Amino acid sequence: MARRPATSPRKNASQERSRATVDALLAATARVLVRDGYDHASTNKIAEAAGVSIGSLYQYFPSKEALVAAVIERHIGEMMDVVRTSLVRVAALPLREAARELVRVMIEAHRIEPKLHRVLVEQIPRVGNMEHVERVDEEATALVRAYLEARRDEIGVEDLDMAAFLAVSSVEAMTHAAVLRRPALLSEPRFVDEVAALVVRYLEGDAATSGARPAMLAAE
Amino acid sequence: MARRPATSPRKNASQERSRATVDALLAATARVLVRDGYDHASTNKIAEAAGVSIGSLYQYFPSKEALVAAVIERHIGEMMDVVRTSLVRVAALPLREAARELVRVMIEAHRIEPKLHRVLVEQIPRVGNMEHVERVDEEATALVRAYLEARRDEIGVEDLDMAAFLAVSSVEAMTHAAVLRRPALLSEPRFVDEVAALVVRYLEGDAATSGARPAMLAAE
Amino acid sequence: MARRPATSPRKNASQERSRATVDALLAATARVLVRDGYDHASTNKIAEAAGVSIGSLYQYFPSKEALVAAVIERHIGEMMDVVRTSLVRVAALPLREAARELVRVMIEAHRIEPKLHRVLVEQIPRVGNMEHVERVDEEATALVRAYLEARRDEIGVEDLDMAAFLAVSSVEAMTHAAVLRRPALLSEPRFVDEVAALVVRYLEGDAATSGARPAMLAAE
Amino acid sequence: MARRPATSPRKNASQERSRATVDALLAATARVLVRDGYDHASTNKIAEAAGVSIGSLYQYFPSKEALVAAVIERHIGEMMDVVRTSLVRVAALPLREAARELVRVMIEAHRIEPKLHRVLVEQIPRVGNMEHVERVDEEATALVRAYLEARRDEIGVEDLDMAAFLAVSSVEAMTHAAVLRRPALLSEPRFVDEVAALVVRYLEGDAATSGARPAMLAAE
DNA sequence: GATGAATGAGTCTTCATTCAT
DNA sequence: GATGAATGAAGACTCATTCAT
Repeated sequence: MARRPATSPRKNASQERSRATVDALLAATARVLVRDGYDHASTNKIAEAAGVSIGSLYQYFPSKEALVAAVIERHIGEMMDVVRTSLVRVAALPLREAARELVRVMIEAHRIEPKLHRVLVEQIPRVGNMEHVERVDEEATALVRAYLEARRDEIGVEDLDMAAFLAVSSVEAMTHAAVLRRPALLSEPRFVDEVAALVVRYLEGDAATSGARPAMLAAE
Repeated sequence: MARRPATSPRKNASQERSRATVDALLAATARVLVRDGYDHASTNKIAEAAGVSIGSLYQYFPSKEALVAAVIERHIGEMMDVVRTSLVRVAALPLREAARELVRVMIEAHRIEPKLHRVLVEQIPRVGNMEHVERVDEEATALVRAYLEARRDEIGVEDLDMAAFLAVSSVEAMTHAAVLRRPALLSEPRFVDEVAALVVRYLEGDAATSGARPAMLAAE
Repeated sequence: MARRPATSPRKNASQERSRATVDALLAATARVLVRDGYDHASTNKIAEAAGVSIGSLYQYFPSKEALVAAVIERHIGEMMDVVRTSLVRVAALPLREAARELVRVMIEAHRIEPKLHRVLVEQIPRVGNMEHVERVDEEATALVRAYLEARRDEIGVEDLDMAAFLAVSSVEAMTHAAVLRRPALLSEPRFVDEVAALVVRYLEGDAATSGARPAMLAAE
Repeated sequence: MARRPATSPRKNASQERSRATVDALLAATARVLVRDGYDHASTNKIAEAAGVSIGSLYQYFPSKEALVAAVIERHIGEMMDVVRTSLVRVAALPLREAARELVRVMIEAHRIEPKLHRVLVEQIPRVGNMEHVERVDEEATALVRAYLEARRDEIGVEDLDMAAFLAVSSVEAMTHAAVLRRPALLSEPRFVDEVAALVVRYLEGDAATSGARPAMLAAE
């Protein structure tokens, strides 16, 4: 047990060195991706930007794709953390408040390295596991669906799968569209209000626009 | 004008030949893009697929980008034609019917060469001028805004810019999400119903979720 | 028929240009192979030695291996021509004369670019189709077998397959060994005599050393 | 000497450990060479296969070549041991029996790690000093020549250098050809018979094919 | 002596583009 | 205008070897 306490730090030193190299590479990849775009982000440039030799890059990442995939994974992880945390926090709130919070968080999540986010969203399909982003959407959809189920009585849409899918898609998309086309909107509270209103009205439903539920139920 | 009637056809022949070459190139580009993806679609391959020499390709298109840009332009043009035509046709209809029609058309528009569409959407950002697509969205937004203005009294949202922006973004996005994540939905009429419902409920507004308009007006 | 006589030369010019490039590449490959050995013969070096761009090299040969394979093919073709021609010429001669001639030709065949030959023999296993050289041996074996069959009555070995195999292998090997270890021998007529003697004695056979044939037959 | 009896085992332990590391490296090299071929056998792979760090590998072998050379040396040593032992054992036997035994041993020698043998034979020229192999042949030739000299009266070939050279070359080559082209033959006793017959007939000589000796002598 | 992270020269290969014919 | 051979910059990736710990 007490036999080799001295080697442990040495091992750690080594591990830390590796860790530092990997971190430098991921950071450099993100930077180069933002600066040059995927197509012009060569492994040599990335290695140089990381202050690391090209050989070291390949010691840790078997290909350019793997490198980008790792950056994506990390970025998505960060976004999902934000979303997951928020959805948990929101679970007990009534629809209207929950919706506002969700939209707010969605926008907030898009504030994490927005330039990197944009590049990744645009280039992701090319990286083998293009399901990355879709996976986020699917997970978010599942979480929302669970929430809707718990609040079944407040929901005026019959098909909860559909409801969750459309809610997530549209919030995601409106946020995205705002990021791309109306960046100014992101800082206006009105924007949150409107997007939340859109979702809430849809989810609450009403007898007139949704033929899915019998009138008497919708009217109750 | 009457001077060389014999050359005119020849000139036409030449013009037609050029036109044919250009068409062949665009078609070949689309085909290769779908088959090989943007990264593996080389100009040499495209020229070969078009049955045209690489030299001729560069006679008509100064660069690979120009070629892809032309394909994008054409594809977007086709989609916009569909959308524009539909919005005109819809102009006189009441909100609920107009919305249904618009959604239907949006989905239909995504049925034009869906594989090419997907590749283009994925790669457009890399070709540089993705303003093309944004232009489409902006034009669509403007058209919708005009419609909303004409039907001002049916609309429960204060800010028509916002209303048009969110309506277009969300319909566009839900369609898109369905194309990517739930292709099966595209054939289900329910899908059109739901998306239309989402938009209509938002645009009609209601006293409870939108503080912008007095309750009685919203209820009318 | 007489329609486009003018284009023919142009096409030829183009074809000849290609042909010249290919020839230059093959010659350069042989030269570099001899000078640097397979491992240090890079495609860039070869292209440079051929006075051709690296791009052109890959226009005609999809890989380094293909290039080397072509050189091998060509070299083997030349050797086989010599051998085949000789074997045909020899077909009508009695064993002893035929053997002498065959040995002489074998040695002669090894005088075609001997340095290249050495490199190729040594490196060939690495080039996908390593059967190249073996194919030569197999063809030679088949030709010799046919000869032996025709001269069945002069042959004292029961199994003609075995006889042909051993005859070809040993002549080939002795020649090869001489090339590598006793180059001086190649110019001595004695060498031809001895090698021929070795083969002849074996093929003629004798009652004492070969148990394969009954004594009376061997004695006839 | 008696001073530190305790360190002696430690030193031995150290020496043994070195020895073990070297052995592990040689064994790993052989294994990787067989598994991956020379080109894909990297020093890193070998170190890993040996369960040794790459640093340690370079402690014992200054270069990849040195490593492979050591493997060759060892393999050739093993083969030579077999051959040497056999030739000694055979020294007192008459030609026919000696020849059979020699051929048998030659084939047996090729059964020592045949896959490694093949890789080495193919790659040795590239490792630079192929003198190793030539040395083997030269030593074998010298031993055979000594034998022939001792049995001068049984030999019908004038030039013993030539006789030894051709005998060794051809037996070596036929064995080799069989390994490469007719592996099945190696297990057939007939093969040994025939190869031995070939050598014996040559060495015994005869009046008709070798003008060197008078007919009556050859006939005795 | 051992370790293994780091190095970087050098390899093969692709592809947009040019230009002589 | 058409052709297609030629170009070469640039990219991804390997691996023998070094050296700080």
